[in-house]
Amino acid sequence: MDKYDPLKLENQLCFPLYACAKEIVRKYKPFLEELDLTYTQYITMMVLWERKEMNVKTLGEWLYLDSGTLTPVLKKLESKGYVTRKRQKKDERNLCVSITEKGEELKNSAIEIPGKMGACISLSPDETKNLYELLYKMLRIL
Amino acid sequence: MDKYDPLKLENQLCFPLYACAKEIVRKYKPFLEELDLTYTQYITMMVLWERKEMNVKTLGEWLYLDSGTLTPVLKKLESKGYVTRKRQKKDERNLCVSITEKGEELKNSAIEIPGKMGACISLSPDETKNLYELLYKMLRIL
DNA sequence: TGCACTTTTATTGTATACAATTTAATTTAC
DNA sequence: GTAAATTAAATTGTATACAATAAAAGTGCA
Repeated sequence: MDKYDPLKLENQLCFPLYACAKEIVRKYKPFLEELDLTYTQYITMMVLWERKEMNVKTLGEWLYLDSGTLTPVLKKLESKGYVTRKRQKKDERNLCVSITEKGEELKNSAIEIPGKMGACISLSPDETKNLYELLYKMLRIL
Repeated sequence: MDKYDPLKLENQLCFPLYACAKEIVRKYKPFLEELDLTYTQYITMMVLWERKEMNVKTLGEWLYLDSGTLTPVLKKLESKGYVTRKRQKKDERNLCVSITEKGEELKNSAIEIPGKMGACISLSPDETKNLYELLYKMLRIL
């Protein structure tokens, strides 16, 4: 009868995406625990390792997160001494998040994480590239 | 200098996966709101539309969720009248979750969602198949 | 039988996520 | 030049997620 039922979990594209994302974040956990970072804190630091300084709105655009999520994450990172939070002189509405010296140093401890994670995922380079491009294509559409 | 920095967000496979999953769930939201379901409630119902009855542990294995997440979701679905929760006679440790008549009827309202979502995602059939298979390959590894 | 061990679910505590609202600062319209 | 509109961040409320623990039920073996 219903040989193909669109409402079966296994016929959904969304579900493996959702499950995969969760499982990968879970895989990161032991590596990130060594740095006392959560995944959200980690990707926030990744942006700051690259850009040094950014307001909350732009950070949110990079990370696909809003201020409701970022505000507590940034306060946490500030309390750990990895970032500073200051209102911009030119426009006090903007909160400028800057990486500290201690935040920069954290990068040295994080540098091995991508390699370790790559070993966990173990897709071929072609498959990885393929997946990467499909995901970014989808992100552009969404 | 650092032409290729593994700690750049854009060089990570994990990040587009994480972002894509979130954005897709967000895309579902307006469709699911019409049914007064959250995404987690929706995928739970999808399993029950297919299997009618399942204990929490097996449900968790299908959905990659644990009892800490499922218990409140199932209580909510029970309060809406879509499922019942009963201890199994044979082994009282197991909680048997069963779909109700009202739960079955909900499927008629949900039937159009996958098509609407497919229109939002708009990858080609080949790309969709490709992505689907890469994600399931990865899930098997993880 | 009885007691250690395992299994299943529920609870607790922490950290996201995000919609909706609020607050404060800035810009636009007129 | 000021009121209205817009913008950025923070706050509030709801719903996940998940680790760790607790509680209850079942199993196995001396």
